Order: sequence, then structure tokens, then C-alpha cells
Amino acid sequence: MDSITVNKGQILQRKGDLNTKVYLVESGLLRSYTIDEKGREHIFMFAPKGWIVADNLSADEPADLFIDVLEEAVLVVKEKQIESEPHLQKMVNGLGVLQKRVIMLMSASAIERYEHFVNTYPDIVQRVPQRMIASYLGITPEALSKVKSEWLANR
Amino acid sequence: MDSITVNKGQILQRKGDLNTKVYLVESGLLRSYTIDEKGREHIFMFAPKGWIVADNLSADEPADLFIDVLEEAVLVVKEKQIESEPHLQKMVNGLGVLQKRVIMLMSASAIERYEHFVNTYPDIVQRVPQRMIASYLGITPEALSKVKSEWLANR
DNA sequence: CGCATTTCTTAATCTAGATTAATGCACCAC
DNA sequence: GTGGTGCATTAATCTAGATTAAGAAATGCG
Repeated sequence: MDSITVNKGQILQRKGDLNTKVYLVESGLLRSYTIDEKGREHIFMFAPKGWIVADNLSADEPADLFIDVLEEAVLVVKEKQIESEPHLQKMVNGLGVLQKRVIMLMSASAIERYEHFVNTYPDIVQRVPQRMIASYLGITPEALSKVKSEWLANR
Repeated sequence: MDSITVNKGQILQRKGDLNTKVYLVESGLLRSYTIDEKGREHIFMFAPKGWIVADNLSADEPADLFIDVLEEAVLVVKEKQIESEPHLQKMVNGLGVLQKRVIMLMSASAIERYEHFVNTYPDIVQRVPQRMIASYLGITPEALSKVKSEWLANR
């Protein structure tokens, strides 16, 4: 098996990178994380032995995450392969959606999460009550009502 | 194709259910959500046309989520199939982990998230600095330090 | 239609966690 | 050894969003 050894501190992937790979951890410890506009780090996952690390599994869009090495590790590196089977396609897609969701929950304010939701699912906004959107965003309906009116006031 | 029609308000899956299915949405709108100990609803996802809804995709453990119908929907219902291919196994696993993560971020306090993390990844706690665990939990190192000492005081 | 139930908004108060800042430690490199 | 850098803790203050409560608007249903 073609495995590689990487040292503590080494950066395997940077946000914005293209042609990113899939890493299978045979030993050691990796971490993937974002850095937000305010320069704060948000760890998306720790990957010890047996875990797989990758982001943007589906398309060849720029990476959202940094990946680096916390403990010297042995890895199997694979190319991302475009999934042809539609069932798998959807799973991969779901992973991407959840990844963005976790990052939003960790790093964005209520109003930012709301704006992101409206942009991503403009049709859903029309079809469900506001309180359900609040519930999806992880805030109370009162808070959503408030931040929306504050946002309007600043326009 | 054997598709079924379900009415608005119908509950397709309850938390704790066994032998849960996979739903492919052909039309209409579903939602999946948890209800926490304080009785609060937290929506995990909306599923319009083209989406797949399921939880605990991997094992036949009790469901974490409720699934119900927001708009009359046509669905294809599938049995969950245990994935034999280890690569897929890991993807399914990853989905489960992310699902729990989103639910924790939406419904649990800092100390609850910390306790859950320590129970789930006892080895990682020993291997990385506290500030990285805080970053994973979505709080500041100062806040983690604080809630930990408060927690100790109440023992 | 009219009544009931749910939804949305506003406002007052409260609190978990953020921010800022200072101190003490451990671990290296030199 | 000494100085530096990163980590953890504590404390004071601040703030985003929770909670509670009430009223207004919308929706559904007999």
C-alpha cells in the first residue's frame, strides 16, 4: 500500500486549494479546521487512526478547510473520485451540506446564519413558518424576529 | 417504482423507533428533528424534492430523529442496507457523527458538549491542548476553563 | 361566517458565554 | 542558566441571544 509519513505541524491542505485529496489515517492524528474572517480557528474534526479526512468530496471546488498534522502520522492518500451512482452522489452531497452547517453553527451569528439559509434555500423560506427556520438555525423565534428587524433598520 | 403518498402532519418516524427506513422525496416537503429534554424542537433538516431523509444509516440502533410531513409528499421508501464496502461504511459513519454534532451544537450547553466529547473521544482529550477542544466545541478556551471549574465545584 | 389556534412581533429582563486583560506555568532554544 | 513562546486559569465587564409576557396578525376549521 502506498502510504506516506507526515510530520507534526505539516499542513496537508489549505482553504482554497484545488485538487484536494482524501486522507486515510493509519496512525497519528490529523485535524481539519476553518479560519473565519475574524481570524478565529474552528476545528471541524479530529482524525485519529481509522478515520478519513477530506472536504468538498463531491466537486472540485476550492477547499473550505485546512488540514494539518497534530501527531506524526502515516496516511494513505487517495484521489477524490466522482461518484456516478446517484445514491452515493446524494450521500456525498449530504456530507457537504452538514459540513457547512457545522461550520455555520460554530462561527456565524444568528443573522449571518439566517442570510446564508435564505440564500441557500430561497424556496423553503416561503414554504415553512418562521419559527421552523429559527429552529433550524438554532435560535428562538423571538431572536430571529429581533435580528431581522435590526437588520432592516440598518438598510 | 413503488412510491407512497403521505399527508401533511403525518409522522413517519419517531425518536426511538427501530427498523427505520430511508425516504427519497419525489415531491412535497419533509422535515427531521429532535426534541430535547426541555421539550424544545430542533430541526435537523428540511427535505424538499430530490432529497434523502434517514438517520442512523449505519446500524439498527433506535432513531435519534423524528420525521414528519410539512407538505403532502410522494416518497420512495427503501430499507437501510448494511454497507459492506469499508469505504462506504466510513462515509455512513461520518454522516452519523456529523448528525450528532449538529444536534449537540443546536441543543446542548457548553458543559454538556464537553462531557459528551470526553465520553465519546476519551483518548483525544489526553492528546490535544484544551484550547483545541474548546475550538471543536464552538466555545472559547476561557469559557471551557470556566465551566469546567464550575462543574467541579458542584461535585 | 365567527371562533380558536397558531404565528409573529415587541419589549423588559436575565444569563451563558465572549472579550479583554493579567498572572502563572511549562517547555524549548540558545 | 535566561528569555521566549504557547497554554491554562481567573476575574471584570460586555453582549448576543434566551426567557417571559403580552398583544396583534394570520390561518384554519366548525
